[in-house]
Parts: sequence; structure tokens; C-alpha cells
Amino acid sequence: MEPEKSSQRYKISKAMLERIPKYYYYIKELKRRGEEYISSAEVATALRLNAIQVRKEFAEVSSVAGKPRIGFRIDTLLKDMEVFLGYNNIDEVIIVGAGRLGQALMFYDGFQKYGFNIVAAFDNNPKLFGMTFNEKPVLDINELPQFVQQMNIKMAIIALPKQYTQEVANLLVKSGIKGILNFSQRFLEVPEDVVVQDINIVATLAILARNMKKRQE
Amino acid sequence: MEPEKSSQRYKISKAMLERIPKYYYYIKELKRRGEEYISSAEVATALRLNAIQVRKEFAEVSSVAGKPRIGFRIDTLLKDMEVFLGYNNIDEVIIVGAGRLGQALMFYDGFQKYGFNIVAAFDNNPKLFGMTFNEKPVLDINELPQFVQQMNIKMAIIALPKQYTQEVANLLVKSGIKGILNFSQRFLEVPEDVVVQDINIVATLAILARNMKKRQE
DNA sequence: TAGATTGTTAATCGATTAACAATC
DNA sequence: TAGATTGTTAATCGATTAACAATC
Repeated sequence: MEPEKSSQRYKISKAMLERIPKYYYYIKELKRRGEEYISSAEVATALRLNAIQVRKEFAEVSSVAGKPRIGFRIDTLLKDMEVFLGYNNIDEVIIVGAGRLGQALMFYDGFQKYGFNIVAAFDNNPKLFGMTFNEKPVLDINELPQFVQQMNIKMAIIALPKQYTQEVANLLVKSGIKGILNFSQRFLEVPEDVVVQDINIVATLAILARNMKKRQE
Repeated sequence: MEPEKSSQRYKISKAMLERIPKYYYYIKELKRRGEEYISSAEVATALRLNAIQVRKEFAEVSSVAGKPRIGFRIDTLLKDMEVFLGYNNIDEVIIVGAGRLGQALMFYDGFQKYGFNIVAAFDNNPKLFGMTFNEKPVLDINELPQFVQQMNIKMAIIALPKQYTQEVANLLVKSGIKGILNFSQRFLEVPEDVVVQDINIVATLAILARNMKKRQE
């Protein structure tokens, strides 16, 4: 019954939450090209989205009203989107699995840029212990619980495409992790207060294939 | 005006297309545990989804009606979902970028299992030419156009998190690629008949962080 | 048999799109 | 100024949820 006045109490739909990054990375590209202003209409055309939808969501996200005939100042709009997406909050993240995927993630630039700090990777392979990739150490997975608790880390990436993923998820939960980004193709069972976000590469490829067929018709 | 009778002319919504894999991988796990039957209600509970929605989508996907009190035969249901998701179609895919991410993808099991055949990776680093990862060769990116045309390949994965991605996308399009899975954080500009599917790891982490905050309230 | 679970039609809810006045 | 583009209210469309009879 209370009037919702706290900072971010939109009715942000999941669909919108996925569109904002698309706007963001497109506008980022424009900035790189030296553009200073962008209209919602142009973004809609470039991204093949409905103009009214883009307009509405720009209005929702932007701290400054757009100007007719000119549009939105790119710098301001990017900053507003960063706030919206939470790219300013600094979150510490660990990676479980220091194989090829884990290593790729440690070298992935962009985490730091957008407020995610990869602090360490964990593995059960002793040969990897003590190694660093992009200055991030690989530690013994047995040290994970203590590490996570001491540093009060809440987010983890599971980069073990093979197996043991449920076992690892259990360990993470027990250690206090509240959010898991899961690259494995396995379903993870977690308590209600833990959030899992899946990145399923194969399923995404399948969706791509399907969209290609649809396009052909 | 024609009655839509061709094989798959559902009104498959994007949301549904993303839920089916979740059902699939969860049921796969049950199969591993030795279960033989599953009811839509149980899936809904386990995945914290609306029971009616799951029921409706099972009915849509399944080739065989579920049985009251028993549910669906897991083997049959999994096969039906594989058909729905196109896991049976065999598609050949190339990877551009044979760095850590590209290598991780070459070793990623699951592609083959679900109908995707990674045939080769391309890079511009001569040191990598001729090397193989998981029996997949790394070739000179200059050979890409001929290779793609000769083998009539339609799908490519861009695994270059850094840059050159637009340049690479242009090359892919010119060579005849019609679907691109894009791991870079860059916006890709492509012609209308080419489909791009983004996997943006940072944006996905940001969504996870947001969902965690929402859960806390 | 009794009742859990199904498939499906109808009602609701929310997101997308249309329309239009305001304005730089 | 004229008109491109904005913000916003209303209309439409589609997806989710409710309700319920059918049935193993």
C-alpha cells in the first residue's frame, strides 16, 4: 500500500532488462565513432526494434529528458544505463574451475570495467595451485569456504562444463554464495535464497539456428 | 490466409523458447537419477515456475499425451524436446578466434551431443596454424572465405572478446555465414538476412546481481 | 474407486504498439 | 518557423494464470 518511492522500483520486465544492454553496447559503439547525440528513433532502426518501445525505455532509464530534434546526449545516457544495469556497484566474484574456460574468464576484460572484480579461481588440480592468470591466483578448492567467508563474497561463476557441478554448487551455497553464474549444461538445485543464472551455450546456438530458419522463410 | 499446417508453426514465444531448455536439462538430471516418469507439476515446483504454464508447454511439445496421475515418460519427453529445440538437425559451425575462449569452446563437449559439429577454428596468429584442439584444426583466417563457401557453412562463433569483431563479422557475412553467436561485448552490424545472437557474460552477471538484490528484499 | 494430473477454454494481466499533443 | 523527436495516455495484442471437465 505504500507509495513506491525507493530509488529503483520500476516494473522492470525481464525483457526490458535484456534490451538495455543491447542499447548500451550499440550506443557505446557510436561514442567510439565520435557521435555526441543519439535519438531513440535511430537506435530503434539500427537494432530493428520498435521505435515507441525504445523511446519509452530511454525515457524510463534516462535522468535527463531527451530533446526533440536532437535526442539524448550519449555520455549522459551511457552513464544512466550504467546506473540502471548496476555497472557501478563493485562486486567481487570467484570462479570455480581453472581450466580453459576459467582461464578465458580470468583474462576476459570487461569484468573490471563494469564493476566485477574477479578475485580468484578455485580448482582441484594441484598442478594449478599457485599459478596466476592475468594476476588472478588459482587456489585449492578446499580453501574456498574459508576464503569466501572471510572476504564475504557473494557471487561465483561455475566454469566446469563437465561434471561435479551440483557438488560444487552445494559447496558454494554452504560457504555463503548467493548468486551463481552457471556455464555448465547441468541443472543446479539450490535453496530458495540463492539465485542461479544459466549461460547455456548449446541452447543459445540452438535458438540461433532456429532464428536462422525463421528468417529464411 | 492458409491454414498453417507445416511441421512447426506454433506461436513459439521467445520466453517459451528459453524455458524449454530449462525443462530439458532438469528432466535430463532426473533421467540420470533413474526416474522414468515426470509430471508437469513436479517440474514446475522444482523450477519454481507456474504449474499451468509448464503443463501447457509440455502439452505443446510432447508427441504423446501425458497420463493423469503418472505424467510423462521421461525418455519420450526428452526426445520430443530435442526435436523441438532442433538438437537433431546437424549443423556445422566454425569458431573465429583460437585463444583461450576459442580453445575452451573446441573442448566443450555438448556441441556434438546436440547436433553441432565444430569443424575448425580460425585465427590470425601464425603460431596457432596447424595446431589442433580436441581434433579441431586452427586455420589461417585468410582461408576462411574459401573454407566456408566450399563446405557451405552457415554458422559461426565469434570468440574474440577484444576487438576486430566488426571486421570479422564483415568477413563472415561476405563469406556466406547467416548466423553468428557473438561472445564479444561489441554491437555487430550485419545485413538483414543475417542473425546475431549475443552471449554477453558481463551483462548476464549484472542481471544476476540485480536478481540477487531483488531476492534479498 | 478416489483423486492426482491431464488438456483446454476463458479470464486476467502485463507488455507492446498506436496516437497525439508538447517542444526544441 | 517547420518539423523531427520527445513523453505519455489509451488501445491492442499476446502471454500468463484461472477454472474445470476428462481420465488413468
